[in-house]
Amino acid sequence: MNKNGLEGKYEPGLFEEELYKNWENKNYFYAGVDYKKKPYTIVMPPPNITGVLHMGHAMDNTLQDILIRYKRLKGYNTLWIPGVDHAAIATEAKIVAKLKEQGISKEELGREKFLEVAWDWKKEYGGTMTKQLHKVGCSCDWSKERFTMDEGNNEAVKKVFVDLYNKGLIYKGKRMVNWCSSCGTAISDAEVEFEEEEGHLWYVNYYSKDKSYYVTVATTRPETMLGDTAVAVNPQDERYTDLIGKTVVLPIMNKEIPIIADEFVEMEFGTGAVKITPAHDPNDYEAGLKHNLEIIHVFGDDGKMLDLVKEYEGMDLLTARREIVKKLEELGNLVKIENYSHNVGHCQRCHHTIEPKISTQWFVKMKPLAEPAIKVVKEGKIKFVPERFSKIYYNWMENIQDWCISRQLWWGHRIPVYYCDKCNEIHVGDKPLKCCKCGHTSFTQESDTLDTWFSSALWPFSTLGFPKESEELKYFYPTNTLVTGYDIIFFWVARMIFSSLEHTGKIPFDTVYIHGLVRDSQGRKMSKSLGNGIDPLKVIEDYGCDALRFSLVLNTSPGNDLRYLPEKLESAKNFANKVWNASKFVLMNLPNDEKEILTCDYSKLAIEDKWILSKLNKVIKVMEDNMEKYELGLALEAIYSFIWDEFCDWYIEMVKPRLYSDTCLNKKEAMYTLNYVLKSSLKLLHPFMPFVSEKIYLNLANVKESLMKETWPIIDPEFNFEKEEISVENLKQIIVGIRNVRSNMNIHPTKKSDILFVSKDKENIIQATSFIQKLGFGDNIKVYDNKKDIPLNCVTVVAPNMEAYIALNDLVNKEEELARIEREYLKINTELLKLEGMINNPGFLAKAPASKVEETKRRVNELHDMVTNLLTQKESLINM
RNA sequence: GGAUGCUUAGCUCAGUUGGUAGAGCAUCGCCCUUACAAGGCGAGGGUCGGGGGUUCGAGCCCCUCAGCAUCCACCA
Repeated sequence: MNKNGLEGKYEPGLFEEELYKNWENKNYFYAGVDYKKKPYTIVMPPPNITGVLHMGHAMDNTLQDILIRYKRLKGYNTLWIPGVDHAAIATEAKIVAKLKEQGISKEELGREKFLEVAWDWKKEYGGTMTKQLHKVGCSCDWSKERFTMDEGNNEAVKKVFVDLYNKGLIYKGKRMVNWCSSCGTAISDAEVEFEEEEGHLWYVNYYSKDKSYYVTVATTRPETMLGDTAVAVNPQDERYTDLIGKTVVLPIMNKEIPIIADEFVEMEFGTGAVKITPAHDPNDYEAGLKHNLEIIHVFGDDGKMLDLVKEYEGMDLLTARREIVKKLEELGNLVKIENYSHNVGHCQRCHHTIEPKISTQWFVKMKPLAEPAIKVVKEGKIKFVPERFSKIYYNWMENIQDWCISRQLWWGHRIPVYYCDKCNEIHVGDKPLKCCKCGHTSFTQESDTLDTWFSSALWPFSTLGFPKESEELKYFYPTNTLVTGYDIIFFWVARMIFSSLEHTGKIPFDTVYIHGLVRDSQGRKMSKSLGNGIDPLKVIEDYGCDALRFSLVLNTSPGNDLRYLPEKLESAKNFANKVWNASKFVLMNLPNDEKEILTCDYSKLAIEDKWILSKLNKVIKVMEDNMEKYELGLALEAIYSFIWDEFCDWYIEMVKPRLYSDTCLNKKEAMYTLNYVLKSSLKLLHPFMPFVSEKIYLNLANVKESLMKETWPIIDPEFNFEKEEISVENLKQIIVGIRNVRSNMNIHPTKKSDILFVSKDKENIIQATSFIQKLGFGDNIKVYDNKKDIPLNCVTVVAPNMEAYIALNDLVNKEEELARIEREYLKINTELLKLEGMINNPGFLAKAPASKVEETKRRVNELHDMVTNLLTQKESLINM
């Protein structure tokens, strides 16, 4: 490889894979326990391997990778705990569907065989999927295979389950749960998504036995009426006072049910009378318990009608609804149908309608777990970034219901509970040898598995070895940062917090960094059904991983959603290209042996060198400050603008004359500075654009080791050159002014002109002659002490503490120049007037901080001089 | 019903102790200048959603109104 220069054009996709493999081979991603260094640990969200790789993964991985690379450069011993999760419900559904294609049901296959199939599938599909994650910028160590569902995590899950059970925090009971008949399992409250749906409100008359009175009930689910065991009214409702305690006949079923009074009934809604179906509605269930009503199931676990009425048996609910409405109409009970839109719950995984259903399930008592989890956030032991997300967390935690953790699935951690085959006694934990109650020796394990989030909640410590007291657990736990989208706070973040506190007595991490969601170009959530999802791998193919990462961070703020726009990728790629080309230029102009320019004579540094070195110090500071605050967008903006606007657009152009000159006395200092600034910039950029920065870095002379092994650039106090910085900024302003004038006057770049300065900053301007000539299209550069030596027919450009006169003799059009000066004058004078207003304001002088007053006064003087110069020039032009 | 966020240039968005409004893209000129046309140089474009208030000073703090978005809860 040619060590002295980058070959060819920048083309993403050609070198990323190789670099990644190199990092992996050298084991850069795994820190291991190193007591000498401070640890930094990040926990990665489970990537839901059953779906395709999506933008959410790209987002999570990018932000985590940026943080961890930054910390590595900062000298931390970093560990990234990867998430290989199982997405139990979706995985099972997928396997079942695959089996169905082959004409096999999972029951036919049997549990053991089913799990084998699932494992094979997971290894193949999930394995390839997770390995792709590095392409979206995931520099974590996938080789540590500790994180599989059944193996590594199993001991932890068992231990936790047993502990919770022994503390009385896990119980088995009959309760109203969210039932997904498509998945055939109960799901937790958090897994239900409500959507507004157009439906109907059916009004049905329930008559008394002798038809002397009736009540009209309104319902959105008429099919559940078969299981009605009462009608409820509000005790305050005068319309029904007389009827309370009487009975009506349930149509179709022809059985008498009581009219009861309960406060929960809203008089204003519908008719003020509600049918009570305790088996299939949470409120009705409560009412049923209170009033001792019978619980009658209308449909079964498969979502099909039971045999309450023979002709409806086995029907799905919607068909049954139609039939029952028809029947009610025939019987003359149906009064009217109204259109009505209401929220209907859907299964988060399969999107099937959720039916509330009474069922026996396992639950975790949440109140005792939630309290300490709220406390650690309130006390600031765990910090949400941005802070506002802690409110969402409190809101959920404070109103939390018991957590239904059992799932009627096979793919998952099987609940570690054994029932004695003889007396049905419950044994929690390992399979016992002998029943503690009756002495019997055969047992059946609970068939339910655990909610996928039950094991995910243990991630931060189970992956580090818990329940064993491993070295890693001792060193890396509690972890530091969790990065995830706000959509996952309830499912995972909250549950990790209370689980960690309960089982380890420690917080799982100290910072939860929440990011927004990536939306499509129209601001819609990316979803399968809309078909607007973007495949990050495709994006990487087109623009490169660096560009993808860049576009996910630049101009974004923590916690806010961002849009996927191809233009962003385009400009990100252009930036990578810019860095590439600038580096190519620098390498072309540096000696083959870096040792020649590793040091230089600081006293010979030119002002432009001092300027860029001083600017570099400032960028490092800005980046550090923002990285520490998780303001990645602002940090990236700083290095982006430094590289492109300062280094490429100005510094490189400024030093070109010195590099091309054979007689330049401080050429070495230019090379030193170029090399130093480029190297530092690559380090600063590396967390955000790891591939292009590494590729360039490895091409630098004398570089043998990866950027990943480098250290973050230091802020060198020797490079703080305040005065030179100001001088160069002023010169830049003059040069921009000159370009502006020339652009207005349509002067071709090949035409040069003399530039005459009037300034006290003589020494610096003389020093800068070479770049003023180049960038300002200058011929002779002269500096005068006062204006009297300046010819009249010059164009004026003003900056603080310096004014420049461009000798464009024949080209100057008096009228146009006057107009230009007027425009310039107006611009500067507007600011001047405003600032003068400030310093003439007694309130400002009295109350504003002294430094602010001082600064304003200084600026007023500068502007005043500039305005005066412009006016003088105007005068002389008029008199010309 | 409860909560949170958003409203800034044509578009997408930054703007962090309150101190002269920023970027990218788009637009309009000029330039193939030996790193880069995926570029360079220059320019135009904003009463920071409306209305009050606090302050010497408000895009930023407070109140209020409007529109949009999201989350939680309820909905017979």
